[in-house]
Amino acid sequence: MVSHPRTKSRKDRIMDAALRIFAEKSFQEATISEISKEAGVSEATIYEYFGTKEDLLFAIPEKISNDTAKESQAVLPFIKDVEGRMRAILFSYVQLYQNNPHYSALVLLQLMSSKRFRQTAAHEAIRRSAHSLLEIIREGIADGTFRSDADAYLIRSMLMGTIEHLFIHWHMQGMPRREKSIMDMLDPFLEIVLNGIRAKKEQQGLTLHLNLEDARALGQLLQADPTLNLPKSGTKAPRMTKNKK
Amino acid sequence: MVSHPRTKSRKDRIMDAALRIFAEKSFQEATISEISKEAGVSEATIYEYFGTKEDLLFAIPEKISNDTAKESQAVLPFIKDVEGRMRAILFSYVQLYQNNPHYSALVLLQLMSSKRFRQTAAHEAIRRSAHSLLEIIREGIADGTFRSDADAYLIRSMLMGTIEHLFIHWHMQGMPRREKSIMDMLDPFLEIVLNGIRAKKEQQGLTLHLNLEDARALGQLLQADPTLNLPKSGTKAPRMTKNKK
Amino acid sequence: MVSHPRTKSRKDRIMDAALRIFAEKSFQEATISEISKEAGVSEATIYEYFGTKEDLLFAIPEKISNDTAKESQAVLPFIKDVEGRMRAILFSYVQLYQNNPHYSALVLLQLMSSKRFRQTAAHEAIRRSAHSLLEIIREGIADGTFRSDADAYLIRSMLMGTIEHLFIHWHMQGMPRREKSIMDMLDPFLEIVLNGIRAKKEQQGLTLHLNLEDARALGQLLQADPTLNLPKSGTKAPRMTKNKK
Amino acid sequence: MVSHPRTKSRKDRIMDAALRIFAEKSFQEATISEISKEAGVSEATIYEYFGTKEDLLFAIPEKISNDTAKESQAVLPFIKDVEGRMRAILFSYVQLYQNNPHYSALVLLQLMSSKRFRQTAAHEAIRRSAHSLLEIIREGIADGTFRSDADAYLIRSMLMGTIEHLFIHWHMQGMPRREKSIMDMLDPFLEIVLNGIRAKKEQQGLTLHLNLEDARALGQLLQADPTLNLPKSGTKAPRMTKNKK
DNA sequence: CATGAATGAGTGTTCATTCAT
DNA sequence: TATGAATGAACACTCATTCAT
Repeated sequence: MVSHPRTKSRKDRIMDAALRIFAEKSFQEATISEISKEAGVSEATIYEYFGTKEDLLFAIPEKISNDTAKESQAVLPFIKDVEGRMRAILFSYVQLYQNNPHYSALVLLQLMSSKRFRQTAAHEAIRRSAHSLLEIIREGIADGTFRSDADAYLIRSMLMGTIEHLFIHWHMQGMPRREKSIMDMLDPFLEIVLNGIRAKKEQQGLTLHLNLEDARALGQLLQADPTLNLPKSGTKAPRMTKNKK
Repeated sequence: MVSHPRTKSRKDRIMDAALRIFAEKSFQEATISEISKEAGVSEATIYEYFGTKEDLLFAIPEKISNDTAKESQAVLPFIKDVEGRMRAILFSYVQLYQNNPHYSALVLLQLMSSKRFRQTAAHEAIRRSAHSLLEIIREGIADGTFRSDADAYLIRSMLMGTIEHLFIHWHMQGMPRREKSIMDMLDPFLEIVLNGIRAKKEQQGLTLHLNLEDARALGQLLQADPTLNLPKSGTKAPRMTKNKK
Repeated sequence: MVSHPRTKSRKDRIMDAALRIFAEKSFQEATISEISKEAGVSEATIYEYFGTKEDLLFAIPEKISNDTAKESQAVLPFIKDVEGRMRAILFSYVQLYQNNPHYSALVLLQLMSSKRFRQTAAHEAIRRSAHSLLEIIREGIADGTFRSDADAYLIRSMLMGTIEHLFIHWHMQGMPRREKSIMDMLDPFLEIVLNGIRAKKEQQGLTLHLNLEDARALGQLLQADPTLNLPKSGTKAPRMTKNKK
Repeated sequence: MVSHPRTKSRKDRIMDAALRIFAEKSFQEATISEISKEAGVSEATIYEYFGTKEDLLFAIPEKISNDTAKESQAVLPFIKDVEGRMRAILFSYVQLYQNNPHYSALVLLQLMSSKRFRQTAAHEAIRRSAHSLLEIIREGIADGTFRSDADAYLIRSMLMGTIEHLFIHWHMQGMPRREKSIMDMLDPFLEIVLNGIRAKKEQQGLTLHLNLEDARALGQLLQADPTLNLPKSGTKAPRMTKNKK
């Protein structure tokens, strides 16, 4: 009925079919019978490769996340700064979820909240990458990139939770095409979080906010006394900003 | 078999039992038979009150969210500032989820990702409160509390997604008692988000970041010239902060 | 929901509703709940009057056939000739079935083929009238109205079976309005049967079938001899008929 | 429990069992469980072959009437005269019903009065043969075999209705062995009907019914005049009959 | 390897019927 | 009498899973 590329192995054809059907219906509502038809094999053949319907279910994310997590971890060593590495991890999440809607539907809508899945090798990969994200955040706190009172676990929850929420929402609305994709939101999103947790480390001393009049007065004062030095702006963000009206 | 308070109506007893069992197992794995035993009624009685197993499922959040959403909306008019209102909504979420672990497990782990639930009256209440949160954020952007380039939808997703993620995580780990409850994380969490999106509008003029030495020098200078006025601190946040280390 | 005349007793209201619903759906598909709603009483009330769903079912034809059979039997003594009495019985059947479509649907489509119904007082009345029809036929055979080799049981089966078949057919086609009602078919039908079984007893003597030519010749002959008497026509059917063609 | 010939296919075994049980109890009272036991297969196997209990029900007459109707139609072309063809059709009905009591019980007592059955392919075959009977009767009317004022629909109803009634009655009485089987009644039955509807077409002219006295007188008269010709008797029935006193 | 054929085990749902009030 | 409320007892149907070929 469906002409799957004969180039793919039976096993892959089964997993492809299963992914699609599990994602579109749900694990419980999907039937082996339907998957077998879609994959063009007999039901019994499915049991040749996967002992159990649940085994089939878990085999899918195991394969995908193994494939993906590896490459995502691979690039990390090439990125020095904490924020860049955080972004790299989130980027790979978003990319994976966006490019494989069936997969993200399956993982986010069904597996994520399954206790049994959390004991799975498949979930191990996910946990690993989540853990490395946590470590990076901790590193950022330790090295002063982020405020020392920041809660690394909370921050990771913000990062992961937001992205998951965006995808869940997107799926629940039928994956509408939007002018702004979730990937497009990644940087604005990250900017907010980072902005909220960055240490203002250069500000050892006093921060003065002067209204225009005062500023002008101070300016005259300083011109009169050149021995007074203005602070140098920090690296991360301009420390002296001309605010709009 | 189970000694439920005879003070509760049959209907309530059924819903209580169902909530517990649906939450602990899952809708699909729960059986009417088990619920009926737990509630101390016959199976047929359940069908007297709820036409369908699914009707029973959806009746639970409908009741709870009707009860709760109302009161959460009720306090909003009493809170003037945008950030306070945002906090109030999130507070009520966290409170509800934390006080009713069965309910939050049910909603977050099963219903949230059910297409059919999203068409339910029960979900309508949830959507309404989510919408009011979105409106408040927009208001904050419009009135200059938040940066004008902020994406209200993204911000709401951050707020909801993070909280949901925290609770999901908590449930998936077996609801461990922690020294820091999720409620305890609310304010730090909010502070990060708000910190990340607040407009720095009060700083019309110039912001100076002085190191300690400079500050000391400036202090002497100003003492020497009392005509120079220091800016008054803004309303929203202390404008002059002694930075640690 | 339905405003039944309050003049009718509860019991009658229940039986009316039951007749309609049993006839339209079927005994098995009808529910006490639906009947109770239709009758405007509670389900429990039905059980006050009728111990069982089946009791209710059988109570309906019992009442109707008691009412009807009585009057049908009542007229028989007034009719002397066998054929007239046969017609009277069939007439009352057709009349009953035609005027009470719900009743005929119930009896013919459901009860007639129910073993349990055949042990019922309700069926007793039907059997009685069927028996009296059989007796009349036998009488007709005995008194020479019908051929002595006629099978009374077969003849009754023809009479009853045909009428039942006509009504069953009519019901199965949704009781269409036809230009010729079943009642209209009664006499033609009876004529065929009677025609098929009548003894030609009145024809003591000789029956002559003359062709036109012969007849003309005979006519002339008879005119010439007025002493020859033509036979008087019988009562039941014209004994001398001008055949077409 | 039951030793069914292992030579029959599972499907046939199921249908055999179902026929017996449906006929003996009734569709509604029969259970799949009982049928499965009787057939020596699991319940699930029944659903392999028949999607539904009702599908199983309708599959039975479909098979039987397909098998039978075909052969009954096959002989018709070999029979020239209308009455013979009518007899052939009725003969095959009676034969089928008599040889397959379970089948006739099922069809006559349950299916015939089921609206859903009438929309079935199974019923189509029955309708077809009923229609061909109707056509033959019409033919008989058209070709002058039967009286031109005969109502073909009524006649068919007599034929079918009588046979059905005889069988229904027979079933309702527990299928007693009688010295006269229904098949034995077929010809007497047909003779009555045909007798009732045959055209007396040879009687072009005048029919005289003479009493004995007249006949004697006429006899003398005719003897006196040998030029007067008596009509020749027709083919179908003796036209001059000595009537029993 | 692949599968056709068979089934065990399980469950939501329906309703006639009961009975305390 | 009348009924609201409760339920016991059934049953059709589904599927994951097995296994001989």
